[in-house]
Amino acid sequence: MTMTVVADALKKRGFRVTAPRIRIFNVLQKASYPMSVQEVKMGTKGVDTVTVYRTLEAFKRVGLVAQVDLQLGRALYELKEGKSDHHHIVCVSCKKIEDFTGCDYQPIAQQALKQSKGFTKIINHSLELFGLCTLCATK
Amino acid sequence: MTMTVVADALKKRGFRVTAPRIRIFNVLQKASYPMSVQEVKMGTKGVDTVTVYRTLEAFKRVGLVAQVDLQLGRALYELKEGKSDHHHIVCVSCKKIEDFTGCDYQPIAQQALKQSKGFTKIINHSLELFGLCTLCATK
DNA sequence: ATTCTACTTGCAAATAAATTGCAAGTAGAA
DNA sequence: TTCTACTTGCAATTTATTTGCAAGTAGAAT
Repeated sequence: MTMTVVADALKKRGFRVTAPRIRIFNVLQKASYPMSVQEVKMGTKGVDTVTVYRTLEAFKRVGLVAQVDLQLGRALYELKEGKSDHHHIVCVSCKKIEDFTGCDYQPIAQQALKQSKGFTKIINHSLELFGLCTLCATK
Repeated sequence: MTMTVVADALKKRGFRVTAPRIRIFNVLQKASYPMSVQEVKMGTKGVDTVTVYRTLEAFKRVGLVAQVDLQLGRALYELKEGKSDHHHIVCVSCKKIEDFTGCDYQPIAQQALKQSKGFTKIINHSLELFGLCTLCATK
């Protein structure tokens, strides 16, 4: 994902392109795993925590970022790469996180909409697996 | 799900069957949607908030309850009915929640395990859809 | 039924997460 | 360069969740 894409995505939705937002974007870009607000703040140093919250929320609305809930007591965030959407497996014991791909969610969404009385549009989805990593399983 | 199932599930794991736990179970049993800790507390009145937290955690460990994250800033909990597992569609605007069934997650889990280097066992999964309800979509 | 011990509970207090108000700063259109 | 609406940082709140501990109790053992 290029810087221009970010700037355009923001502007298109009426958001401004600012230094803190660019810095936060860069931190997310480097991450190999979804980050917490605190982690993002650490990575940017100088940007206030509140700004991180607000920026991640803005990125989320704009569709640049996905919120990930892994039952860790806090929300995590990661860039939505244009490519195939991936999801996570989390070890319920040591909290190790791994990615996996291959969620064909379109048919599920279609089926859900067909069943639904009150919804007509799906914007996004979350899918997470919880398990025991090989290490923790042997204990 | 019967009371006996609850008692057995708890005992089997070394948990005791107590009045607060039974009351909390009953509240969850009546609910038609996943409940927050506060809502459960409201429904039981007399049971301390901390006890609700600890009990829900225990139920979760025992496999009686599922934690549901709908990006609402707090965790929700609902009984895992023995029957087909269901998931939720949430309106990102008004937070309306609806259920849907038909998540065939086994093949996904299998595929994830096949890809994985560090995991060999999946315990459970979460799948939530986020969209706009018909009402909010027209605004 | 009584005893005993480990598991539970409630209360208070501490952490941590997320939100809100507001004055000062600034992106970007004019 | 100007001007205005969007942003930011700071302080203060609110809300969620966790921890410590003494008193209470389920359930196994007697």
